[in-house]
Amino acid sequence: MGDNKTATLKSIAADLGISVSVVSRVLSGKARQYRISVKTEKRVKDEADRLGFSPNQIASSLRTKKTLTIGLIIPDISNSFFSSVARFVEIEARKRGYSIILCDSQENTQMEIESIRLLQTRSVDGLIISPMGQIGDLLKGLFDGGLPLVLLDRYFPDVELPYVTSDNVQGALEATEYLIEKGHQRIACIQGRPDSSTSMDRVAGYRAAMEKHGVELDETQIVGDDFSERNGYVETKRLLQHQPRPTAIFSLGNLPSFGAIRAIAEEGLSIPEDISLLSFDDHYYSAFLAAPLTAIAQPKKEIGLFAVKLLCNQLAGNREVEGVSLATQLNERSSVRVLN
Amino acid sequence: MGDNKTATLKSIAADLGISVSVVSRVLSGKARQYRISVKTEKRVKDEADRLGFSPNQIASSLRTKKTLTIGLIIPDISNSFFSSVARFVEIEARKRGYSIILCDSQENTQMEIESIRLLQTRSVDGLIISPMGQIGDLLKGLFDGGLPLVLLDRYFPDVELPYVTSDNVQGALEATEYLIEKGHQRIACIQGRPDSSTSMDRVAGYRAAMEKHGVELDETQIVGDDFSERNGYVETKRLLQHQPRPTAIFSLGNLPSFGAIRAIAEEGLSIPEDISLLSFDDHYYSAFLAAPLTAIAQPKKEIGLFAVKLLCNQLAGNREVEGVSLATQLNERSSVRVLN
DNA sequence: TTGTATGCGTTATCAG
DNA sequence: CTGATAACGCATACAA
Repeated sequence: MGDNKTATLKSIAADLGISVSVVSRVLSGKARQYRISVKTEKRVKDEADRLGFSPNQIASSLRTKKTLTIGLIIPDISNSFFSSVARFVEIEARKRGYSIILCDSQENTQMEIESIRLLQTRSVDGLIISPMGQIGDLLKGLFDGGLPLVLLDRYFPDVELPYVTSDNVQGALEATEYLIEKGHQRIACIQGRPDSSTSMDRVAGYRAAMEKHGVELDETQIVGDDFSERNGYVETKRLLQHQPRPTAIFSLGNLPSFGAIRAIAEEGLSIPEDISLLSFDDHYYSAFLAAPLTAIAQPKKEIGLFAVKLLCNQLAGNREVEGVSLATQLNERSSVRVLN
Repeated sequence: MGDNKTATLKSIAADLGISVSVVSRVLSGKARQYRISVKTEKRVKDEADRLGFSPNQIASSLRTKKTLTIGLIIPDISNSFFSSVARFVEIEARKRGYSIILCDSQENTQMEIESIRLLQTRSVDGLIISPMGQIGDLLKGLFDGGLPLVLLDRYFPDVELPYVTSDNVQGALEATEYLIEKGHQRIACIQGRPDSSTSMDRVAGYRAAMEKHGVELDETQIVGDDFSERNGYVETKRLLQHQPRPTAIFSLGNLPSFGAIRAIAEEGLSIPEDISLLSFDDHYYSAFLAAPLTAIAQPKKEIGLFAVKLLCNQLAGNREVEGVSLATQLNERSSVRVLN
């Protein structure tokens, strides 16, 4: 109902016996600017309404070279951290007139690169990407070539590109200090991909806290290589087999934390009686777990909003490279035991 | 590096001193069809590679009226059910050559309608939508107007439109039967939006099981009106205040289940000792909760894949309306107590 | 205040 | 086997 053959500027112009340019001007809100007569303006608008006219964004894009579209590349959209961030990215982007083309890179560098190509083919105006692989140079090339871009969650220490992340160093430092204050000394750390800034910075925070408080750091207690549940499980199993056991585990991602919980349960141990656990990245449901999980919460909403904001700055012509780290928050629950 | 001015068919044609048509044919894989000489074909391809040519999808879309784009409208992408489904939608769509434009309708009918308009403006080839509001007629109009469409998770009983959901009736029936088998008779049911097929069908399954087993159904035990955590919380509180209490609660969504857990804990009661809980919609972390949650798992992956499949059927010209309900699975854990 | 003409990059028709 | 040429729907420089 409404559009039989889909109205176009041309068809409206024909109906009204006027030129396309006038119709175009009115319907793209430039009536004032071109001093179109109020009467014509009204005629055009009425006719457009009557036909349920909706401008063809494709045609407009071809002409203006702007698609009002942002590419969003995420390693795993079903991961609650990313889906929350993505939500706010979408909401904020739409508020600013942009649509999101979503690509799930499936934690796979190849897919990631293909996604970038795909989005280029689709002429996105800008790109927000949470990179998995070592594609800093590729991205830098695109950025320098004029593609507005912002990294999400991860960045490349040796490549200057706009990014927005949690303050991973500070967050991990606070987490570790918290454990130390509770009397823990043998604190194991299950890291994620060692080549990701996310993991590196969190480990750095962990190290900094240990050093700051003069706690001896046993390098064999920094384990793992991946943000998966499996990694958390395997490494926790291993940690539990060596005596003396750590009294606390600091797990650097929500998935590894689950792996740790599973492993600890399987060994017949309890949190926090037998071993304490603290997780980087908090969840809605952390509070409901068998051992309500003390965790570092990331500012997902702010991360999403900021990513869009930084991108829009670039879209507006501002080419200065800006990186942002947003403050985390320690949510204390009861997975950490107070020693002595 | 690579593309200075971005190569086009025209520029390649000029470089090679041949016509755009030939270049177009070669680069869109129609060399054979048009019997282009192998030599020219090679020249064109080499030049395209050299310039890092990538076809302008926008221009192509304008000409062909196909954008190779699917609109995906979701009430809340940060909800784990939807983010999982969305993931598989994206993966499957991409496999078939389509990109996803994501809209989060924020559980808001107005936003939902705006999203539809927006996606039309963007000329998506088809639409996958999990509708919140009563927009069956609107969607039916679009569908009849030729827009390929599939409903996700919810459908409209009185409007014939393709859809894919879990088998909510059967799933709820099994869940309720499970509770009955465990000796429960006073089983409360916390529903979602009463105007959603999702909630209605689950309630229908609940009723069917009660009737089938001759268990008296107290209508005051069917409560709630929303899939939110808050609703689960409020209604559980209320349920717990009236004596005799239900011995079990069947919560029809993952968020209400959390609300129920919170309310039960607040009342100083335990699951399943004091009251049993069974949730429709399962989670990765259900197993780790204080009371590992017995739940009906939905086939998220299959739902996503099927939605894309149904849409692509339509895209391929098949206009028959097909609805699909996919089997759920009861994951038994330990939130349901065996009575006597 | 309005109209004309051109082009964005492709595809497709029609003619060699 | 190849090449003109028109058209998709819109935006805009230039005229009037």
